Amino acid sequence: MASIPNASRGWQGETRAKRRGTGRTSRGRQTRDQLLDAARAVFERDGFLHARVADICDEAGTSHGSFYTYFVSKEEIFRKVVESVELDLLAVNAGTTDDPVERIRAANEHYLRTYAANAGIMRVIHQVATIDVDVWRIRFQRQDAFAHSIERRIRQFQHDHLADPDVEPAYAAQALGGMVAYFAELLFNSHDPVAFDTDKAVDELTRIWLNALGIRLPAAPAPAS
Amino acid sequence: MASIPNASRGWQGETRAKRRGTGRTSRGRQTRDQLLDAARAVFERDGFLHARVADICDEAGTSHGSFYTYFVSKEEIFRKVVESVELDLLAVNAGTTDDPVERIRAANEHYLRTYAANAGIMRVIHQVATIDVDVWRIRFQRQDAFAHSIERRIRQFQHDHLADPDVEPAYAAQALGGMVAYFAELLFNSHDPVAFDTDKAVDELTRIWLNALGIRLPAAPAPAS
Amino acid sequence: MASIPNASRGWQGETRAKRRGTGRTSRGRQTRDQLLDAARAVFERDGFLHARVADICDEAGTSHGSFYTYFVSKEEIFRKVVESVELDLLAVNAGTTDDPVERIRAANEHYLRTYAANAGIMRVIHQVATIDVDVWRIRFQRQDAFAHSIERRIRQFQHDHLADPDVEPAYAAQALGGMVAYFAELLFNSHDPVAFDTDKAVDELTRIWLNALGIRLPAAPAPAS
Amino acid sequence: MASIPNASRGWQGETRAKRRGTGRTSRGRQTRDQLLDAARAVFERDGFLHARVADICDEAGTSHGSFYTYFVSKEEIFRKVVESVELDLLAVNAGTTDDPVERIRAANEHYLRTYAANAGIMRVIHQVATIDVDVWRIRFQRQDAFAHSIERRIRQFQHDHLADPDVEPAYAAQALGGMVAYFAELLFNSHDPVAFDTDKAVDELTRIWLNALGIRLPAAPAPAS
DNA sequence: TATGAATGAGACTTCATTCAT
DNA sequence: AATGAATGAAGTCTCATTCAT
Repeated sequence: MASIPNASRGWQGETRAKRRGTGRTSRGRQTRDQLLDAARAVFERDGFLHARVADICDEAGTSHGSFYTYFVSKEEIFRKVVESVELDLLAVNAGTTDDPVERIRAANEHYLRTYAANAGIMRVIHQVATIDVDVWRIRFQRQDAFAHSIERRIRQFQHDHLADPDVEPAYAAQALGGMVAYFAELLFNSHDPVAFDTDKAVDELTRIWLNALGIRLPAAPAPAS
Repeated sequence: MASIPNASRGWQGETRAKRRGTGRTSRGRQTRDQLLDAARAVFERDGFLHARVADICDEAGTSHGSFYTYFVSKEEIFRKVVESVELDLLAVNAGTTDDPVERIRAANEHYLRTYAANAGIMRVIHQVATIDVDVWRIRFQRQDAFAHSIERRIRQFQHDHLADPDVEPAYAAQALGGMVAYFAELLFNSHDPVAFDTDKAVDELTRIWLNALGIRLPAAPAPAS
Repeated sequence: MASIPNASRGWQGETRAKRRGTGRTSRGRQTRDQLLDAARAVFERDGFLHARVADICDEAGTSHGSFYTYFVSKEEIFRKVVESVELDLLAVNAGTTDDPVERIRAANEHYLRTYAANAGIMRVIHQVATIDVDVWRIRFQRQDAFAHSIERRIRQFQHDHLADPDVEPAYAAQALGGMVAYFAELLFNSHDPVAFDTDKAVDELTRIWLNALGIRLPAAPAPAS
Repeated sequence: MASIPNASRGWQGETRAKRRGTGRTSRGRQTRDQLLDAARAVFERDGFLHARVADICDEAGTSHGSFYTYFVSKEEIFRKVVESVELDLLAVNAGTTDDPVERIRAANEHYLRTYAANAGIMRVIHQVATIDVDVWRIRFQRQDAFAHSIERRIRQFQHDHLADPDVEPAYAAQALGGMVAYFAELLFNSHDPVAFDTDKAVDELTRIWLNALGIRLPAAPAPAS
């Protein structure tokens, strides 16, 4: 009979000007880092709502008061945690090859693998995004950036006559990007076991992607199944 | 006129039932319905976390205590609200036509329109699903049901040699279903304005869907762009 | 982590004049009796504080509202239950014999057996006596009456030169009466198992009693052990 | 300045520790002690059931929330209060004399005087013992310890041929210990005036005790009446 | 900077009792 | 007399944040 806690006070828009310790001292830096690490661990373990500032401090081995030397609020530290994560979800470092198929495949795989590696915090980000507009925006902008990079690629493909020219790049990019994002959640943030395999998911997502864009390569070998 | 405060739990019987009004009387049924309606309104307005039981009661025009005649907790009434909504997101009663393209198109449109009509509560469901496993499961099962219906259709298409036989129906169904769900959120639950049009989204999603499945119809007129 | 409920409102001194159904109808009498029976059962099961009026009604098979047709409050019905019980704890019907030893023995045995037979409600009476002065007084007066009957007997024994004339009857009566009451609780209302046997307790209490009063009978056979 | 209400229980970690201040600082220790003192005063004044945590805090001069820094609940602080009291009810340190009669007398007097000095809290302990098994057990174990010390002494008397060998030490100890406990309640926790004098009660209890055990001292002067 | 105690608003929930039918 | 829904006062407990040392 789960019931749900209130975290409270101060959210979007702390206009307090208090200078917080930035960790200029090496000791300060260390404390701050410990708090960040602890926060991530606690958030992953308990979710944002149930995470208590006190728990974070305990986990970090600092006193409760110290927390506010470095962070304005629970929300703020959460954003800091978020900013330190997920940075590379879209790191389309697929630059290893020129083969379009391989690049798509690599991007998909990268997304899923990175998501898997960060599933714990991703789940919490997902949660807070439904609560806090700032975090929502972070998430949104990342997904949007992902979509934009896809969009550029689609245009390139169309320009190269590799992709169906009827496809609207902007819509398709969002749709396909969302599809991958959705699948990642399905695979790695389900409360119930799912019958999907990550490797196969990469293959299938890539196939759909190629089909969807109408990419017909000269020698497009079906992805290894 | 001294009064005796009470002791809860302990003594001998740890757990106590609690006869919740099932609305045997028409008056009871009415109150219950008022509470459900009020709850939905308050949840949409304030979100789950900020909604207070007291607000729901005020909105329903009942006394504070009446709430607990009918519901155990805010969580429970929320689940009841959820169960009364979204019932037809998947109502793929697109049976008006036999044309596969039209059916896909109809299903997508139905999904988006229904989502749009319920965007307020959908946003909250989305929120609570990240908090309450029961609600998550409701959501998940619905999306899964959606995917299963897609899966069946894909198999049919493949059987009829209309769709790419290499596509894995189970994966594709989840992916495409998720894509639509994602797009719905993008369109109707964004905090920032988005540059997408619902009608066009239906067209584009359908096109991607058709492409993805490799559906090549004899005389498939490209959806109006 | 037992915590403790508040029952509330109205206790000693309900000065309301509302005429309550006295059960003049035979149907009314029946309902009233059902409530009394149910109340005793619920009080024994849950204790006074945790017993809910609603539970009593459920147990009795009546509606919640009906309760107040017959009783003013939870407290009142409890007193009615008390009055219907324990009446014979002191029923010193030891008149079967003239042998003083046997009479004492019989009284002790009667007390313990009667207590045992009513241990459930006795425990609750005990509880409420610490809360409600009226109930405390009922209990006190009964114990006092018990003591007074003992006192009379002691005086008789002294008058007959059977008992130590130095013993103060009033003090001894309270002490010995309290001793028996205490032992009854020990035997029958312990939360933990105790290593005492009822029969042997009767013997030993009687022996102490006799010794205490210095009763030296011509042919005083030690009580069968 | 929106705030986020929280969700309790559920999510992943059902149970949460809660670092209760153990009073590491002297300031903390002081607050804790103030709360304990205040609690005792409030419990004595209002009884357990009517005592509110808020009252205790007011009495202690602390904020409402501070209470929970030190105690989990009203029940817990009550147990702590109990543990700090009554510690010497059984302190049969009557070792000033070797005279058995005097020792018994001293023990009885000690019990009554100590009870008298703590009658207020004893009454509440008595009350809570009928509600909370833990408190019942504390009480029970103390009385049991009292009885055991009596038992040992009885065995010693029997071994020294001072006491009736037919008396069962275990039963007699409980009976006599209970007798004293009962009398203490009668004297000091009656709602109505009682016609007993403490000094005389000591005398009479001692006499009964001696008689009961059949202690016949060489030159036992009857206690002053 | 660090510490850990103090603060206090505020939501939830219970259930005896009343009331309209 | 019976029914069962409605009422609402009241008390517990949480935890983010502040503060004194």
